[in-house]
Amino acid sequence: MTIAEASQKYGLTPDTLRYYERIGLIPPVRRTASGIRDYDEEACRWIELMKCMRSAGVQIEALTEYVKLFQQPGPTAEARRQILVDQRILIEKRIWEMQEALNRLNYKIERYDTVLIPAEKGRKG
Amino acid sequence: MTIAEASQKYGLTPDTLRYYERIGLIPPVRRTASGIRDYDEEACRWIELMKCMRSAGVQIEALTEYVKLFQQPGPTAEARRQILVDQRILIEKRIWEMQEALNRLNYKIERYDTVLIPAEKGRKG
DNA sequence: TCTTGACCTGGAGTGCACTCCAGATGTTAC
DNA sequence: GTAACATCTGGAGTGCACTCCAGGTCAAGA
Repeated sequence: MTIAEASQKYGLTPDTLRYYERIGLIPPVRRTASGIRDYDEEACRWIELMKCMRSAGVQIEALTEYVKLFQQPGPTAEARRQILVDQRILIEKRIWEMQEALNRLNYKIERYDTVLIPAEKGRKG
Repeated sequence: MTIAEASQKYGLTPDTLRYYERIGLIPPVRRTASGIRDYDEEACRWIELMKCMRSAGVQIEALTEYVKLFQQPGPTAEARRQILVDQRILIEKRIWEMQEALNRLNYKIERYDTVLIPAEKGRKG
């Protein structure tokens, strides 16, 4: 799969895919003899994972650390698990913050519908 | 209330509070005769609202637009409501994305606990 | 073979949201 | 009154995550 195809498949630009590889957010992608990237199934799984994590706001640094551990020899499973656990805590916190904001928006919108907008309309009629 | 006190109360630095006022994220704060900010209850409500929205990732541009409408003469309730509704959609989307990532993390952590870490430990014992 | 378009690299540029700073002015405790 | 500290302004600097670009290589159709 070429970079254009992978780009299409995941809705990330080729520049972003190259950037992700350059900084180690995904492991090095296999190349053709002439140096052109060829995304295989494993590369695609990495892209998809990182797209998911990034869209949830997980910092690039945590993710590159995770990938780095994967590429290291020796036992790193516990360290990798710890990264996931740390990020889970952060995501739970952010979900909670967004839920707070959502409740507040719902409350405000309700007030616009029942009080503020009727009041404004009433001023003229 | 001085800027130091407001800063303390909401966990935002004085620089951030001044920045928020400068860009119109909160309306101009009342000043003492000598020009020093004096945060009253209404100013505090704005700070708290904006802290909540910003922590949920709402863009500054949307929030300044909302404040701008508030300061305009004439009926703006419907326009303000529309901003809130637009932001609600974005927040719901992000909550959903984060929930996806959370599910994925939970699944992965479970796999580390039941498979990957035991396997690594087993290699030596 | 030639041309056209996709791909490559390294590095510079961008946008957002702060964050810091210099130099000036105000305030408070002694 | 004065030392020490808080606050003010406008503007520059920072960090993150891309995004764009120049200048070159590669590949596929006419």
